[in-house]
Amino acid sequence: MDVATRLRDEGYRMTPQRQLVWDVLRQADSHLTAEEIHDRVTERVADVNLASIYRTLALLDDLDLVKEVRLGDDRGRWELAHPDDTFHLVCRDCGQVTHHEGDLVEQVRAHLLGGHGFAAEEVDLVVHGLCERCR
Amino acid sequence: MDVATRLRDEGYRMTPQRQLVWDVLRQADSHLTAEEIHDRVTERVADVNLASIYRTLALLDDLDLVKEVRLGDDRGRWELAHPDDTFHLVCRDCGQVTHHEGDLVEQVRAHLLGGHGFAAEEVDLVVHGLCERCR
DNA sequence: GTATATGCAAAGTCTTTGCATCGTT
DNA sequence: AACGATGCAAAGACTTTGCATATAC
Repeated sequence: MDVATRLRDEGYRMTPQRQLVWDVLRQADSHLTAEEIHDRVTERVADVNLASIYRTLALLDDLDLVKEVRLGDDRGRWELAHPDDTFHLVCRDCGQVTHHEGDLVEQVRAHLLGGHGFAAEEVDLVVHGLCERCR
Repeated sequence: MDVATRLRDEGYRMTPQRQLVWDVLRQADSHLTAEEIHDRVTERVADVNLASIYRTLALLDDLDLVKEVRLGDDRGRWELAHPDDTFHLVCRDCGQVTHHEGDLVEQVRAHLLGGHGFAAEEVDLVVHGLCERCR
């Protein structure tokens, strides 16, 4: 189901602004701040208000279509929602942010539940270091 | 070595304000925001300026005596620096924040290096969920 | 046509900074 | 006495909100 349909199903409207934010995020090579999204949207069409970008992101977040991540620079960054979305490797050299693939999150959950009785719900792992290429 | 000595060794001065911030953090039961530290300091003596709290925290951070953590509520929280300081379990029921004990961070490092060639430097793991008592 | 979304500007929250004064060394 | 630290108020960065206007349905 596409976003337009999803929005309408939930009682919201599809607008050019929302479509643009969504398109930018889908084509993004990295995790973008609201302002970066704003810049990219504005490159394509006449200015869209920053407040509308924030409102759109909040809405898409509510619908679990996008997710905000904090990678340590204290600004919100946004990406499409997906299963591994809370697990980020940030290279301090090239700046690239990769999503972790694999079962590490499951390992962490099992470890915490078994060893500490802690029932993990949201696991947010951000690792800064050097990626394979930059080492 | 105590903080006063450490400060002076690095060319800084010990002041009542700095001592108070340090004392509050040592006695803290949880991870405090700058404002919470300010409140606790102010309970003990006449008002200390919030800006001085921030400046003191920045200084102690530089000296690796305290550390800022982001636990998801988007405000900086502060704790004494210690080996496991980047690994936090936050209970969504009682709000308690516990530090993880054990070798999980090492496991994560090994996993990332072995499977992905990623050399982890700083590992920040924040897990929200239910602690043993609240389950 | 009606209710929702946008633009604009103002306000809000947390944090930092400039500058005169105060206090530690 | 000298230089670093504090208090105060103002500014900064990022994000949210109120309200009139525009627009999707």
